[in-house]
Amino acid sequence: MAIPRILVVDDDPDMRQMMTQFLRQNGSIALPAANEVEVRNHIDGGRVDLVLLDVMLGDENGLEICKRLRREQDVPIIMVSALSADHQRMDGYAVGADDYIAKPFNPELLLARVKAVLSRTRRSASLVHRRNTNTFTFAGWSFDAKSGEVQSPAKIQVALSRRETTLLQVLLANPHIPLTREEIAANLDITGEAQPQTETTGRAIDVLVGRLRNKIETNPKDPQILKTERGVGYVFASDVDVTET
Amino acid sequence: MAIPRILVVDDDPDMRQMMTQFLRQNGSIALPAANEVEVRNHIDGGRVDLVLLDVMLGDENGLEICKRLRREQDVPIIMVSALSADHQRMDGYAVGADDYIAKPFNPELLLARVKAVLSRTRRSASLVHRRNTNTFTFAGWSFDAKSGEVQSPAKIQVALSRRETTLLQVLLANPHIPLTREEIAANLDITGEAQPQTETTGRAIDVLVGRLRNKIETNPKDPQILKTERGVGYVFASDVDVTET
DNA sequence: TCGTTATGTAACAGAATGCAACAAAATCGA
DNA sequence: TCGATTTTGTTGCATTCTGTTACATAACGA
Repeated sequence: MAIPRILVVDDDPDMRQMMTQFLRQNGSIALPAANEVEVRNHIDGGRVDLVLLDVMLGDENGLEICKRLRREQDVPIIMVSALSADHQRMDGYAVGADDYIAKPFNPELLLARVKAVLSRTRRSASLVHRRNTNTFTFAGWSFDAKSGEVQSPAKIQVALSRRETTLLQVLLANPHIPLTREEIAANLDITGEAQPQTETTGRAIDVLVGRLRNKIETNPKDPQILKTERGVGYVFASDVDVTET
Repeated sequence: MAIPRILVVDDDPDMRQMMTQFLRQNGSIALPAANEVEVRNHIDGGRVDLVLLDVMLGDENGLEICKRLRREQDVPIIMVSALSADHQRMDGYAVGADDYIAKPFNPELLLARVKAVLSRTRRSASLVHRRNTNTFTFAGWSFDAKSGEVQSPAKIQVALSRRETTLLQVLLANPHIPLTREEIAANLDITGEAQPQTETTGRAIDVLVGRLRNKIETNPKDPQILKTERGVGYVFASDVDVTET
């Protein structure tokens, strides 16, 4: 891959300076930005392979920016924060960040995370115009992210409800890795604003998973695509490929 | 992908212990090895997704081992060393290592590197030949590590529970050699949560072994595949072949 | 042979999960 | 707007999974 272009978003000039310099010394093109406007200018203006986004941006909220970016663009994001508390970390993942790193951090660690995220997303990153590619295919099924419709291997259209559609999107965004019910729940609420941490209330996720299974599993009683990871949660496509076209 | 199987090669027992434990807590199957012979036994005996190889191995030379492994196998290797000097790092890459990490290292960093290398090679593995096919065969039985299903010599499908599947994976990873209950238990807890060191409390392993025997032994009362080593533990396939296709 | 220890295993208990039925909420249509 | 329809969360129960315990056997040493 070409030299990665990394957008460094932090309102503290010193920190910005330090990070951009370090990244440049390690073979990246670092683009500094102090606020959301500068972020947009860079992203709209040219290729950006990764965003390092500070959670605290003065009056703006990094999490919000992250959420918006995620909704509109498909650029990898690593959240950076002085707060290492777990709930912050969870918040980061909830809004769609690819990774999370706490300040102060070891430069080596930062580099490792950056490399990891870049190598993970390189495939999709290389598909430059992936903005329009909203059809996912897995195990003979296809899912049109725009219309929210699913086509079975037998080419039969299946309609998903809104909730089911969202769940499928979340799963497609995280194939192969087990997701806890909490993670799923957090990611399900992509509509409204920051939701008050979906509690461990009921069994909504379980039931929702069951409903989705009834529509996208050939044999819902013996799930092959959306499997249960007992004591953990659910895994999507643990042993089938997911492609995006 | 299935749970990654990581071979930890270090001649210092403490370091080995520390690393294997840490990796297990983070969702891997960790296989300890102290020297080249043990490395070969593991690699020849079963699937290994990644090798963490110490550069200094007492009288042996990690770099040499790395070079040989590279020539013969196609397994990803991360070199580990107390020497962080650049020329060492370069040497590591020169002999074909996929990455290099200096001791003492931050556990987080280790994990990041491991994940990065795994995710990097996972893709190519799927592109290239399916070298990591996950079907094991022994004594007429076959086990699909992905679906976790077992087929009897009479071609009858047998479903294993999660725990049984994991046990079988652990056994398949260490055929022919006796495993103590503690070793089995340690490798069984790959849930990802930090488990309070499985005590010698109950007889969970015994019961689990019994259950697995009921499913994969023609005559569970007279085990031929999963034998008891009185006073020690259990041996898998002590006198049958295990092949991987 | 006898007593001790290790192992096999049935029975039990607690937890996790699947799911049908119900109820509340949202959406739709006229 | 109002009732009908669809969607979505909750609840209770059945099922499955898994560790513990208790007791029966088997193996071992003296």
